Amino acid sequence: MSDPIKPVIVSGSAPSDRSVNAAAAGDRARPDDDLLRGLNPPQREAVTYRGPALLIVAGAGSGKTSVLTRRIASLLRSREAWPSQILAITFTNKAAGEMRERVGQLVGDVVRGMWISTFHSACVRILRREADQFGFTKNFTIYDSGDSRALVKRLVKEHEADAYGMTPASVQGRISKLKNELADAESFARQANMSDPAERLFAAIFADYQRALQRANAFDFDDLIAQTVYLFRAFPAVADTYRRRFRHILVDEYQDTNHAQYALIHELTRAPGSDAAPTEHGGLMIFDAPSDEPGALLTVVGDSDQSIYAFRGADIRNISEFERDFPGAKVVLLEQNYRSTQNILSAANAVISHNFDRKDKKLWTDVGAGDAIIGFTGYSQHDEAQFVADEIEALHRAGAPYSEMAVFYRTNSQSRALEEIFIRSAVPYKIMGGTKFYERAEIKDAMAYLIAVANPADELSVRRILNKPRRGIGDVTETAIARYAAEEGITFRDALANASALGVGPKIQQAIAQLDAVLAEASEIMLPSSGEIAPPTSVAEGLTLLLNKSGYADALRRSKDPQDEARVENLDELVAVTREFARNNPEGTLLDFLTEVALVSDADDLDDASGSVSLMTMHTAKGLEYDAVFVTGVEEDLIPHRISAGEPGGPQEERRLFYVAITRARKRLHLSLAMTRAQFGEVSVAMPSRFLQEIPHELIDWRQSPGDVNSRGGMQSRALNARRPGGGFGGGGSRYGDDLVPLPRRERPAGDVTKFANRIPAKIRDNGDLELAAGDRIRHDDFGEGRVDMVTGEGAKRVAHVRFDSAGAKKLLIKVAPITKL
DNA sequence: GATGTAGAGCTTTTT
DNA sequence: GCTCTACATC
Repeated sequence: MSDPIKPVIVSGSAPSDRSVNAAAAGDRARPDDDLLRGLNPPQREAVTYRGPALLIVAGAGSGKTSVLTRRIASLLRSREAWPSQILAITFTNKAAGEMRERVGQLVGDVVRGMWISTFHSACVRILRREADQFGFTKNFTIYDSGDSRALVKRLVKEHEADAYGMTPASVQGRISKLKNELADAESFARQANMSDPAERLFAAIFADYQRALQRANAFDFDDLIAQTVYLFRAFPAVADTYRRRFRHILVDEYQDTNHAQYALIHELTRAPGSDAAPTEHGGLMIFDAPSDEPGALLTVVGDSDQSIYAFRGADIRNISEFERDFPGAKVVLLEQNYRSTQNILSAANAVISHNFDRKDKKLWTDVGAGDAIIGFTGYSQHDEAQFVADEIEALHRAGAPYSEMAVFYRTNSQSRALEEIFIRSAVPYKIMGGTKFYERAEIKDAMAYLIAVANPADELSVRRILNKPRRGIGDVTETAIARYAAEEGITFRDALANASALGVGPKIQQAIAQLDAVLAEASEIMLPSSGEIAPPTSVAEGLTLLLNKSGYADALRRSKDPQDEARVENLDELVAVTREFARNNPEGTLLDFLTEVALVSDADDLDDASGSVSLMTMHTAKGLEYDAVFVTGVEEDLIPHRISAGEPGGPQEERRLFYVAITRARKRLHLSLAMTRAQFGEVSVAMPSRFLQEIPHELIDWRQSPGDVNSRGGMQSRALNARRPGGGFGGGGSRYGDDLVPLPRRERPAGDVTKFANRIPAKIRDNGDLELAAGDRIRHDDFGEGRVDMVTGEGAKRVAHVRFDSAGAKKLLIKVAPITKL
């Protein structure tokens, strides 16, 4: 990993000014007692300390959100700050929403005046306001990673860069890294080794990419931050307005900030007017921007043990060198954990202590040891999933709500096996951030229609909808339009208005004219040319009009492809989202809607009230907590992930990731793995993760240890060919079965295990309207015969509660379970 | 220009 | 095992 350039800390921050102000502020600070109630001494200090810079080192579960929200409330109550002077930055929209709500509970309605948002949302707000200053307009589009990948892909192809082994993904990743370090195409070209043709090619692609964004009036995710920094540096007067405005800046998850974000914070905390000082005129000060105003007061919260985003440019040094960056900064350490039991914390401490090069920090609690950590080794990923499902059901029967349980995995692909078993076992679940709603093709199409209206310069979006639905506009016509636009010096979008000049057939001319008319009509609804303000419902109206009059909706409805039915439903859902948006944002414009969609990930809108078990990656889990946590796939090559092995600091980051995962658990922690795992269509043997060995064994109660599964000499390969039907495999079948009998505390009967490995059909079956009633006997492919105790639920969600003769009680979704009535 | 089929490549994590 | 792409065919 390349070393990001460490920024020069601006001396203009006038530390003396700051401390004067801090002392004054300290005298005034007398927060109400209720804000400090229930806090331990370090937490109190973190709320009440006043000074230019404060670092709160907050271990997992140490109540940092509580501290942060009370600190904000205390600033307001003591009249040290107006709401509008506060900028609080979090990493995810969900965290921002949560903080807004909790601050609101403390201070009431004035919370509306504060900026509590993610880095990206804050930057969008600034950029929309200032866009005209530097060659953009305020209706710019935000490209998500899919959009920018599409663009990169086209450029890689145009430049034939694949000949040098460049893939769209690698180019995209490299551009993103450079932007996170505030390098642009020019600065890259200056320092690159241009005698290397591959480097020259990359520089050209980078430059083209940036030009394409500019032409499309668009920013990618990384630009949102980097361009804001450039804006501040290029226009000190603009920067000063924000420096004057924000007097208190608070940053959560500081360990995950990258260089660009770090620079942004530094720009914002400089004293207003300080840019003017070091001009070539030396001492000539600009007096309408006096620098006696100090820079904003900075509070950062973080935990270097939870830094898990180095792979995308997060620089751990931002937090580890905070004291050097801000001389005189105060550091407060929060080590008491209010979330987990001591057993869980001991395991977490043991694991993380294997990372050298960290400040020693030990979480502790006074709630007691709690339950042992439960370990389980499955024969296959499905076996493991079945354990998780069974355990969840057992906990649920014992009174634990589903919403208080979560299952974590390292890679998204691991969710499939869990899902399959959960569906069959009728465990209600919800996947966080899996296949995202807004990444579905039909949703992207619909969004492209909206973007084509909002930002006609965005060629990518216009091209996307050109032939969706099919209008007979292919490559040839598309190129003709592009050529015409270039000749006339107009945009691709405007070229559509002149279909007859393109030299294409009459039928196609008509199709183009029709598309142009629909876009124009929708534009009139959502962005009236008369200048009046469109009502918030106009987005829903405009979207409906676009989908109907373009023929898009009709094409799907007419289609015979069964998937298209679901697509129509998804589009209805999108229209519902626009209505919901109108309700929540009475002043919301089309632009506001597009911004929200671009920046809000699916993980953000999770509501825990839904009564489902949450499934997510370990990364998504950060910042969340659950009573019961299942960490699955605790295997070598998965956690730590194989790819991380080659990267400097990789294995350590993986350890922190594992640490984050286990510290999410309040009461119960389950660690599970599988001996074999199918990936790529191939089954391979998995090894227990090294992190398991780092946990003292007395903390883990193994229901089935790796040794139990592995010690029957050479048996693992048997599990691989477990597909054989009922013992017809020489002596192996019965021997295998015999061996299984003495397994401790396993409900599953002998022989059953052999059937489990990878026997799950890829397609979900459909039993149609199979009628079951209490008393019926059924046969299940895996669990054998059993009797139905009762049936609950309705329609497709009817659930049979079955008592199996040998496998015990199970709940099965009747529609999809592999069962037959006897 | 649309549609169907074979083959390659893929899987780290996300605002 | 699945999805996207390229290519062939209509």
